[in-house]
Amino acid sequence: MGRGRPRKTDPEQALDTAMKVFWNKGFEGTSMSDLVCATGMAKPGLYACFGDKEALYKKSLTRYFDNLGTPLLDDLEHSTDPLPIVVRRFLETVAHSMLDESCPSGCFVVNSLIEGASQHPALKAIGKEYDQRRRDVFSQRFADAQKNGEIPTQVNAQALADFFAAQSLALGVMGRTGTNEKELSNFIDVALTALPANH
Amino acid sequence: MGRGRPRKTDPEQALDTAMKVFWNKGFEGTSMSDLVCATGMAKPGLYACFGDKEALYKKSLTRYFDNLGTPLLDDLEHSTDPLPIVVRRFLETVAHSMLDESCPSGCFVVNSLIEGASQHPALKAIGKEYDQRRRDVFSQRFADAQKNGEIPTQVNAQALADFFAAQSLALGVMGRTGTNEKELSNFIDVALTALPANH
DNA sequence: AAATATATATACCGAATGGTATTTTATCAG
DNA sequence: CTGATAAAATACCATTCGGTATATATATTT
Repeated sequence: MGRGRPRKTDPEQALDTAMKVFWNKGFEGTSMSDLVCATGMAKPGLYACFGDKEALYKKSLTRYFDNLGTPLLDDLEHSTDPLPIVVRRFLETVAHSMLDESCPSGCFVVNSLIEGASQHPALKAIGKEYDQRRRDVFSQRFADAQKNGEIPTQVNAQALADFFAAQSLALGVMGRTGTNEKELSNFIDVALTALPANH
Repeated sequence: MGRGRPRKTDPEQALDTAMKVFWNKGFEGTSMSDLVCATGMAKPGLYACFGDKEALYKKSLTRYFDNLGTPLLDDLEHSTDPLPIVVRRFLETVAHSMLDESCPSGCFVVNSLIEGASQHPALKAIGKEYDQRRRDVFSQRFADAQKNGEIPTQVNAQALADFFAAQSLALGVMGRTGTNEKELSNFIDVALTALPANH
C-alpha cells in the first residue's frame, strides 16, 4: 500500500463533490474555502491533487460531461431507434437531469458558457468544446437521417440539427430557474413538432 | 442650477456604462474598480448615486429591460399583425440584439438568471420577474390568438406560448457564445415551424 | 469676499481571496 | 524501535475585495 499517512478523502470522491459545488455556484462564486469545506480535503491537498482553481474547475467540468454528456451523445450517435424517438429521449434525459435532486443547478456546460464568456477564456474554451461536440453529433445524426429517408430531402437538415441541439440550451436555463417537470415535458412536446416526418 | 461643484459624469450615462459592464462581466466578475474605470465616476460618487453594488446591479438590469425588453413585449402584446409575423419579429429582434457590436454579451436577463440562481437571491428575483413578465405576455397573446382563430382550438396554447417564450433563452445563450447571424436566422426559421397555422 | 453646498480625489479599513510554506501526524519499510 | 515517506493541519502571505472617512476643489448664494 501507500507509504505515508493514509488519505482522509478519496480524490475521485472529492472531485465529484467539487463538481457539484462549481456546478451550483460557478467559478467566481466558489471559493477555495468552499471546496475545502465541501470535499473535506485540506487546501494544500487540493492544490497537490488537482492544481490551481482553474485546473480543478476544468477537471470538474470534464467529469460532468463524462458522466452526463458522453452517454447522451453516444445514444444519439449510435441508437438505431427512429429519429423522433432518439431526439425525444435526448431532450427528456436532459430535462430529467434538470430535476436531479442532488444538484438541481441546470446544465454545467451552459453555466460555464455564460459565466466564462467574458472573463475566463480557458473556461469558455472547454465549455465551447463540449457544446460543439453536441452540435457535431446532432449534425451527423440528422445528415444520416436525411440520407436514410427519415426526414424529407427538401428540408435543411443542418438547420434542423442546430435547432434541436440548441433546445438543450433553453432546457439548461429553465432547469437553473426551477421550471417544473410538467412545463419541461410540454416544452419537449412542442419542440418535437418541428421535426418533419417523412410520409 | 446646482449649488456645489458640477458633476464630471452624468449619472444616466454612468448607469448606461455600468449596465454594459455588468451585462458583459456579470455581478461577481465585475469589481467596483472596474465600474470606477468604466464610468469615470469616483467610488464614493457611485455609492452616493446608486447605493451599493447590488443596488447598482439591479438598476442596471432594470435599465436593460426598459431599453430592450419592454418595447419588445409591448409589440408582442399590442401589435395587430398576424401571430406568426409578430412572433418572428420578436425572435428576430432578440437575435439582432445578440449581434449588437456595442455589447455582444447575450441577454442580460438570462445571464442574471444563470449567475444569480445560487448565490444572489435578490438578483435571481429580479431576473425571474422579467422572465415571468415575458412569459405572461406570451401566454396572453397566444390565448387571444386561439380565441381569434389564429391557432387551432385543439392545440395547447399555453404550452405553445411557453415554448416560444423559452426560445429567447436559447437565443440568449447562443448570443453569448458568439453564434453568427445565419445560424440565428436558421434557428428562428425552424422554431416557427412549431407554430401551427389555422386553415 | 465669505459662507455654503456638492462633487471629486485620495487614503484608508477590515475581511476575504487565491496560493504556499511550515509543522504535525499517521503509516510502512527496515 | 527507528527512519523515511506522504498526507493533514495550521499558519501565513500578498493582493484584492466592497465599502467609507477625510480632505480638496468648484460652483452658487448672500
